[in-house]
Amino acid sequence: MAHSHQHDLIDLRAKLRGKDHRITKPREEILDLLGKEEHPVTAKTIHEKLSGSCDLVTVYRSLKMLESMDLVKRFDFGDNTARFELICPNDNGHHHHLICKECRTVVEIDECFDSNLESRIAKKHGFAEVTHQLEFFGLCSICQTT
Amino acid sequence: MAHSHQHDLIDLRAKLRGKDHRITKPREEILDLLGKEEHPVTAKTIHEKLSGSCDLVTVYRSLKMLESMDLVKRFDFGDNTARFELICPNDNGHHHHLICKECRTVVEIDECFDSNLESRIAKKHGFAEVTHQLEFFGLCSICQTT
DNA sequence: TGAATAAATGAAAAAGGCTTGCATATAGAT
DNA sequence: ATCTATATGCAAGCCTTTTTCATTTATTCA
Repeated sequence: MAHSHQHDLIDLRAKLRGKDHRITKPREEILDLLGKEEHPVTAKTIHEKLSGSCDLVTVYRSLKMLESMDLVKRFDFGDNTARFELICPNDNGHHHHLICKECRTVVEIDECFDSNLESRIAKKHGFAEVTHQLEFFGLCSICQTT
Repeated sequence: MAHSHQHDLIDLRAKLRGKDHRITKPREEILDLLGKEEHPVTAKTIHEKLSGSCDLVTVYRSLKMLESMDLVKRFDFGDNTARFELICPNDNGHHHHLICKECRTVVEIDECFDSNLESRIAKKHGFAEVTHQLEFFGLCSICQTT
């Protein structure tokens, strides 16, 4: 689902204010682009889609910064390449993916396990601020037949 | 929990037989070492612990091969470095970890969510052979106070 | 036991993702 | 408009992982 650039910018300005962080063209463009993506994208993909409007290094730096501000979330699809997604206010950035091992098709999953599991695990081992990373892998309907 | 080297070797020979795959010293050593590890280890760590008894490239190649034979499982703890663990017949290689974001301490987790969730997701999107990767991240009791 | 041969290894090099250092450019404050 | 701290571009580098190719080794079979 696409997001409103307007809304993001308001969010961004609000969040950056007083943090000695600036709203720059690359950051706006990256947020704008992420708002249009349906699935997590790599830094390289972002750079390509921005067609050299800024350096790849700036993409990495911006993503790291946006991640630290909780505007963007990092995902790992098991191919040694980080993917990033705009945090959507609806699900608070918490959702998972189903990825085809063969063709790498990605499906968004809104379901998750009962949160009791997480708190039980946290308590049992004395951990705090426990979160999780969960991704599903399988063969999509097309790749099953091939 | 440590595993029996003997058992692994029997397993290995059985699995490799007829696949045009050979039992070599590096592969034996790597399996042996993995059998003694409590947590997933990186290729680099394996290479260091084998103290140059074989090349790092061979470690990577062996791990990839052992993974493809379902003797070893790959994990991702979110630091751009793959970690490997011997698949234990008990849990069929299926278990998760709780990792401290601060000190990187690892705790093995035997609990998991109800398998219905997975089959429901598979069915809903027409996927087959669905598995999942699940890791928990948080602050361990020591790092909470620091 | 001793070739034959297919697969595995080592060494060097390279690929790929990501980070760092430093000079320059720019956002935001005054 | 100016000033200052922050961000950017570029080059270089780091780290993990892969590739290439010549050499070595495990297994087969005579």
